[in-house]
Amino acid sequence: MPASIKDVAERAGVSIGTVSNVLNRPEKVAAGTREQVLSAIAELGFVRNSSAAQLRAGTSSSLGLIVLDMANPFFQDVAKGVEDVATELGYALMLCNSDERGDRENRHLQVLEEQRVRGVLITPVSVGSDRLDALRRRGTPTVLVDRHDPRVDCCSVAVDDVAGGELAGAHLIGLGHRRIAYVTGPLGLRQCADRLAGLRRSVAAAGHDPDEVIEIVEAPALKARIGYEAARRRFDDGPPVDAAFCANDLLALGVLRAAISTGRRVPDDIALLGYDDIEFAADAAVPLSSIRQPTIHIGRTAARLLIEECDRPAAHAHQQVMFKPDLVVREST
Amino acid sequence: MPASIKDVAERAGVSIGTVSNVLNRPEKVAAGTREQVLSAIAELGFVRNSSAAQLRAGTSSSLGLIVLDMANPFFQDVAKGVEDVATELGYALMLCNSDERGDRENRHLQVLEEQRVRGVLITPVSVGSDRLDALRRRGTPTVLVDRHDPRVDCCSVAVDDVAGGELAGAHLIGLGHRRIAYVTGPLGLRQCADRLAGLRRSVAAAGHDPDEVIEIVEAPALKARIGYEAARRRFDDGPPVDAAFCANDLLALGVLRAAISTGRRVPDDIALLGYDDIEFAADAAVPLSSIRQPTIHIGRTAARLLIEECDRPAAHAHQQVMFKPDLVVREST
DNA sequence: ACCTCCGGATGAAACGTTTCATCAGAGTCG
DNA sequence: CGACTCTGATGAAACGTTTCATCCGGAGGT
Repeated sequence: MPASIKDVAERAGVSIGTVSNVLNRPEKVAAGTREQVLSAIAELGFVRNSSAAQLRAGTSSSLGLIVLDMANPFFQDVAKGVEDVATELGYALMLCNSDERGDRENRHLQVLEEQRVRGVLITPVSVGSDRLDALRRRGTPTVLVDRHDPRVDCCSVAVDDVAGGELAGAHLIGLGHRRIAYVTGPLGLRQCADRLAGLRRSVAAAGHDPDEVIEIVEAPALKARIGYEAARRRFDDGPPVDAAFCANDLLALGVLRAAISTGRRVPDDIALLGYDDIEFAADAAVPLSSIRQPTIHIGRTAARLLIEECDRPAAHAHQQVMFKPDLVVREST
Repeated sequence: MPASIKDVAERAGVSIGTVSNVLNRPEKVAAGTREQVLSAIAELGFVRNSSAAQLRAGTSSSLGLIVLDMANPFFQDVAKGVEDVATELGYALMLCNSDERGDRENRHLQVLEEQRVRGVLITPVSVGSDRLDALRRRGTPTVLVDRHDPRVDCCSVAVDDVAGGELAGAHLIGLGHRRIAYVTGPLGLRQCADRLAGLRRSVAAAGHDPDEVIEIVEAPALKARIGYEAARRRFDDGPPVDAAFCANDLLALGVLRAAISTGRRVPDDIALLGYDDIEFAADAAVPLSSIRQPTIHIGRTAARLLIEECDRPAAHAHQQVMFKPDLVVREST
């Protein structure tokens, strides 16, 4: 139904090859002819059918990005970074959300593969997915985001969570805190465990016994509500702590709410340190100190690595990039 | 390079037509043959090339969704609703983010059109975009999300902002507040203006003079930081107000921060009412009362309307659906 | 024994591009 | 004036599917 290149050719009185040239290498065609073709295109409202183009070309110029959770500010920023670089370098981006569910991840990989995307950026629900391996084996470049593949056969871009924990510990110890609660999600999550490891390391490095100083408060999820509830419970019984380091900002905001609603002053009665530096951290009731991850930068780097591998696979060597986080000090510490 | 349907056919010792049948109408092919073909597919790691399929079919089975801002929880929920319905009904979804920029919107529309998507859901940067009209004229069904087209020639799904303002006004007046600040973004935005109109209407309906009761505090954007700054300025000079109705939750959270940091108690010294009921509203330092929009429902409805129009264009009549928001009372009022 | 019917497999056409070898015509040069 | 070159246009092949008319062989009916 829609106008095809052939219609345009007829209308302009040229061959379809010429129309194709106008579309793809305008400089190769004489100015007069070009004008005619362009106006025919405009009159017919012609839009190139990219299915046909891709079919012929054998590959598309789009990338797929599969994230765990679009509601998570971390991934929003990563996506923004990827998008920037992709459009800048002439690639389209297909954004997919797996919602941490393996079945949805697989379905997305399936359609991306059917579309013959040029490459895939993904934070896999679990490292070592069959479908993902198969994709890579079939020759589609892949970059892991915020994850590492122990078998170094693809690029990955992540942030050093141990270093983040160290940063946090050094900051709190430096401020004189000696009773620190580590409010975390499930320690089964690598991020949570790594941040704890970093915290312990820096406490030890300062000459204190981590087991004395650190108290672990493990909550079932990384959400504000959960942080609030855990903190309320902890405030009710148990000896006081003078600082809390939270595995992410949402937990920290929950703890902040608990502190305010029980009449504690932040940071005088209890210092509060978050992780991620989400946009809202700066605008919390008490602006939150936090560990910032270079999120947009992660996205940009991942996209650049992927496109490099797509454009010149021969010259490409896989890299495992690891960024260092920063400490952002605000009023809560 | 990747295996094609022809390779599968050879391997299984059948014709390509049969392979296609196995893929698309498995019940039409004898069990034995089907098994052979399936195992050939598995052995070769064959993945159908959807470009070729689409080219032949003339149309794809995917929908496009273009939102203004993926960081906005409103659109995240809408997207979730759309995604649910789309996958449920066998459509793939291409998620695009215009970031409120017309050029990006146009580029996204361009690629969606080149991909021959079956239909488009969009919150346009501005109603009446040329490219969008052209798309519709060329026969691609379109549904407006959170917008209305005065020239009723497509479906739209929106929420009644005037009703939301009324709800807010009735609530605050009912609680006895007579000095209400309306903290808003630019009144040029329809949403902000509508909510004000509703507020005025309900104040008037309660027998009070809107100009007496309502004080407009217009801020340049709908962000927490901006809300904080506007509230601090307003607190410093000017007569006290006993309630603030904010055009969205982010502004309200900013006002909350200003209240807390100046020692005001919420809701005793000042009641606070937000709009949108974002997830974080319930977990703010003082859990925020808010006007809730049925966001997932909006997405689901919009997707259903679009797919209905795609599947049976003849039987389809355009509808302008308008949802009513709800009041959610928490501790801030 | 013949005809019909039917489940099931086949082969070719068509979808809209891109690419590439070829061709026509206009200069250029010896 | 004929042999070349250069610019720009042409036509056909190819990409991987889906679809549809056709074909084959065996079962059922007469």
